[in-house]
Amino acid sequence: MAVLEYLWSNGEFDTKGVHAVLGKARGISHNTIQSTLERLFKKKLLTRKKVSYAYVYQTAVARDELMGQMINDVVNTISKDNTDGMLAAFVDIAARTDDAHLNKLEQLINEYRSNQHKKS
Amino acid sequence: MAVLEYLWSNGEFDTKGVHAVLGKARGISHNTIQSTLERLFKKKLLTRKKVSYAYVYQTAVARDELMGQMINDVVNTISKDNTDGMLAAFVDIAARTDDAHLNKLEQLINEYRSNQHKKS
DNA sequence: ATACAACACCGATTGACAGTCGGTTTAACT
DNA sequence: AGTTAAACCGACTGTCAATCGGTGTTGTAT
Repeated sequence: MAVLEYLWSNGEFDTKGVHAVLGKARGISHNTIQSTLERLFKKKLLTRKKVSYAYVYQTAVARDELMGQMINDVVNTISKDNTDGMLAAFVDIAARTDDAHLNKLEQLINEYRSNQHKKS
Repeated sequence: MAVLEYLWSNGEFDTKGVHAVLGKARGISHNTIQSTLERLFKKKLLTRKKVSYAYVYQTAVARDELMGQMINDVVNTISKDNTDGMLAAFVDIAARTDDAHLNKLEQLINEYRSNQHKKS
């Protein structure tokens, strides 16, 4: 998460660049950062390109996109084929933090519809 | 998940009762079911009471509640205080399976508001 | 009172996976 | 050709779910 966070906020970096900030901050070896980057790459969460002979990494999914995937996973493991419950839970969760969120949610629904309209 | 699913759908049961259905179905020992129940209990996902000298287990959180917790965890680990992204993900997920879900979602929002109104 | 059956409880093992690192190979620059 | 920076591979630890066996405990029937 720290690595992703960093790349989301600061754009693309190579191992050395990430290590210089995150690694040193927590006293971690260069290799550790490197294998973390590689594993995130294997998971398709990062993209990379060779620049000279070092890889430069970049996020492959936006923060919100990843959040969407993860929420989707949760929904699938816990209430697959119970979409009504899922929707109800969404409303609950939205309302729990702040009732104004319901308005926001409604607004997003409408925005989504408009975009669909434009697309077709 | 199978255990939780079963208890959510069928109410309270003791180890034997759960094993009779889930355990036998997948050829699993009584002990396996028992330690699963116990672990879920330790995680506060189940409640239990002694009936005669066996425990009878019961879900401690509703399905939707658990989903809420888990989604909340996701949101917190990935971008605490970015509820907007969360709401957007909700809309995406709802719409992904079936566009009619957006209507349903809107309807649920309104129902929720009515209930709030009655409560106060 | 004792033996048996049903149960809880306590490890133990396996398989994943994240975090961490060291060692080895590869490739560039001087 | 040698030095250095990087990738790559394998390994270890800690955690956690899934699974099981063994042992102790407690009603109950004899």
